[in-house]
This record gives sequence, structure tokens and C-alpha cells, in this order.
Amino acid sequence: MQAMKTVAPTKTLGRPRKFDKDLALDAALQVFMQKGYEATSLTDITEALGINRPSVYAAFGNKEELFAQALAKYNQGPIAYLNDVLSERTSRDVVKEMLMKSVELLTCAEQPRACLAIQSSISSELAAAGIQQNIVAGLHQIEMNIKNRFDQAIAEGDLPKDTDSWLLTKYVTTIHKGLSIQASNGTSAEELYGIVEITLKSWPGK
Amino acid sequence: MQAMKTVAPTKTLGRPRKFDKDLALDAALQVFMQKGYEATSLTDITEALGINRPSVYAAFGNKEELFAQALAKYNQGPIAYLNDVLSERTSRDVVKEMLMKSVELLTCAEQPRACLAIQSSISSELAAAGIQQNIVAGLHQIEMNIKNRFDQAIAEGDLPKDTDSWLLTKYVTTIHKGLSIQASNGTSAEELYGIVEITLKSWPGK
DNA sequence: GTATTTATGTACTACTAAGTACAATATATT
DNA sequence: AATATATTGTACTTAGTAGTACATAAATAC
Repeated sequence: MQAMKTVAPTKTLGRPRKFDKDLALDAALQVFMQKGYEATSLTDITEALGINRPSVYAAFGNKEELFAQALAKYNQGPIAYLNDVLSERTSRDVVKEMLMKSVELLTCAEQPRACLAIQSSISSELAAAGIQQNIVAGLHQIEMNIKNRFDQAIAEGDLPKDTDSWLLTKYVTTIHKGLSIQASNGTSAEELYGIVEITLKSWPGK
Repeated sequence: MQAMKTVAPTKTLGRPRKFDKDLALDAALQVFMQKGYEATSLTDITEALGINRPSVYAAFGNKEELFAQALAKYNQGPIAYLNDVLSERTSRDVVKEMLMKSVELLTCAEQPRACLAIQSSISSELAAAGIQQNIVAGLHQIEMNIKNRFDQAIAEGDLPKDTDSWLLTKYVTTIHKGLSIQASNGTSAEELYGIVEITLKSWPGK
């Protein structure tokens, strides 16, 4: 059972793995983002990772599980900012940081101009698999966190007392998701930042 | 050459088609919206349409062309409102109608809660095919139309003189696209209407 | 050194996809 | 009635997919 052995067992039995599991996951993530879930074949994966078919199955289970693991990494990496921003001083700063970081991520040259989570949440390819429900649930959780932060802002007098914190949250996340689509469709960084500015101009809080 | 004969030749040669091409396109549209482009097999199509495989190819070319034709029909049908709303009296009414009609369409029970055009514009499945460029170009055209309408509003004194009509357009279409994702993810009609209301509350024009 | 364990590489299976060949059928034209 | 034309239905081809069997290689444990 060895419950304590989860951290770095110095020596592992058997032939050592030829590749780095974490780097492979990152590479797989890139492929999935560029081509989408269904359109990505396992051959695409093995070529991108430079390893053989059975190694993928041995390391990650199957295609669906591989995707789920890549997505999990995405949530903890690229889009971790969605939780970080909650600690900003005012509701306005929360929203500003959230949208600015989002634009930054969407327009940085190395990555495809898309958000894997948002894209996957509407991809009908994933509807059959159980993955999509997790994604949607994750996005919902993010909304709940923002809503709580806005409630705090109301309590602090940052936002008006009669603010509907949930609807305001939905409004912000609607723009957030919209930005992701606009970026995919080729809207420039300048334009995206301009959209954020317009959003902030009419922000009800400080 | 018979250039004038494009309209309803009363008698057609050969064995008559067993099905209605227009109705078949509508049915295909439904399937594509529910399952996505790649995930929809030709067998799905033939079953939904109640016709045989070669009939599909004879009538529509191939899968890609079938999709393109279904999409064209979608543009002229369900989302024609995007052009209609331009004739509203004020910029505010234009935006209000646009977003309200959008929510209406996204939440009507008969249709899947998604916009085929928006979904297809980011679907990496279609990136290879030439279709996606058309879709993105179509969405861009819609934005140009709105921008022109806002310019008119500025000239009429409806919107402030210093308004950046293009960025304001991008802001509105960002929300429009965001609504489509939110609807897909299960946001209720009430919530969606609430988001529209918040957007209108801070509208710079009358 | 020998046994055990795990990963690798090659080659495969089973399946499903898009697209098609071809004979049969139903209409219009003559 | 005979012919030309276009659609239909059955059955097929070709190609690409996810997933796997199995012998081999590389490490640790004893």
C-alpha cells in the first residue's frame, strides 16, 4: 500500500522510461490545442512526442485519458491565473487582471490563439466522453469563485449594495469567453485590449 | 447555356429525386449542429435524411460541400436577424435586438443551444477545409456592418462623437459570441437575458 | 550471475470512415 | 413503344483510426 511513497521514489524498477512524462503531456497539449480532440490521431501524438504507440498507452491509458491529463495540466498551468486574480485589491482589479491576462495568453506567439478549456466546453466531439462535464463544471467553479469575490466587494463597499453579483459574474465571464473566440478568429491583441478597456470603462466598482 | 433557366424548370429529366433537397439540408444542419462536423458520419446523415449514401453524394457533392451548403442555409435562415437589426432606430436598439434575438435563438427548445457559425469558426476540424475562412470572413462582414451602423449613429448624434465605432463593435460581438458559449455550457435563458441587460445598462448611446 | 520488472519497437487486429461501381428503376423526350 | 437521362439501392473499395500481442531491451533485486 505504501501510501507515503507518492513523492519521487529514487529508484524505479524495470527499464526506465525513455521520455519525460511531463514534457510529453505538454507536447500532447499543444497538439490537442492545434487540431482538436477528434482530429488529433494517436499517430499525431506519437510523432509529436517522438515515442511509439504502446508507450503512450502504457504511460497515459488511452486517448481520452491522455486528453484528460493534458487538460488537467492546462488548468494548473496556463489558466491558473483565473484563481490568482481573486486576490486583487478591488473588484475592478480582479476583472482587469483576469481579462488582461487572458488576452496576454491568447495572443502570445508560442501558443495557439485559443483556450483549450473553453473550446473543449463546447466541442461536441467531447460530449460523449465524460470529460466535457468536468470541463463545464470547472468553468462553473471559476464563476462561483468570482461571484464570491464580488460578494466580498459588495460587503466592502467596493461594489454597490444592490449589485447582482451572479449576473455581474456571468457578464464578465461572457466577455472572457467571447475574447477567446475573437482571438481564434484573428482579432489582434490591440483590439482585444481595447475591448477590455471598454468593459472596464463602465465597471460599477472602484 | 440557358442562363435564364435558373428558376424552377417545370419538368426535369430522368428519375425524379425521392426527397426534398431543402428539407434534407435542414435535417443535415440539425445533425451537424448536434454532433459537429467531424463527429458526424455520413451514416448519421443518411439515417437522419432517410436516404441512401449515393443520393447524398449525387445531390450535394461530398461531406464538406454538404456542410458548406447547410451553413449557407443557416446564414440565410436562423441568423439573418444579424442584418435585420441594423435598421433599428438607435444604436442601443440595434444592440438590444441583436443580443435579445441571439438569446432567443440560443434558448429555443427546438434547436441545439449553439450557433453553428460561431462554433464552426473556432472548430479546428474545419481549419483544413476552406470552409472556415468563409465563416470567419462572414463574421467579419457582420462586424463591418455593425461598425457602419455605429458610424451612422455617431453622425446622428446618437453616439458620442469620440466613440471608437470599431472597438465598440468588437465589444458587442465579443459579448454576442460569449453568449453563445455560455448557452452551450448550460446558462439559463434568464441569466442570458440578465447579461444582455447589464450590457445595455452601460450603453453610451440613447 | 540469475530472476524479476518495466518499457520499447514491430507488426498486427478490428473497426469505422468517406467515397464509389454498377445494375435496376422511374421519369421525360421522340 | 423505344431511347435518353437522372436517381436509387446494394455492395464494395480504400484508407485511416484506436487499441494490442509479443518478442526484445534495460534497469533493479537477490
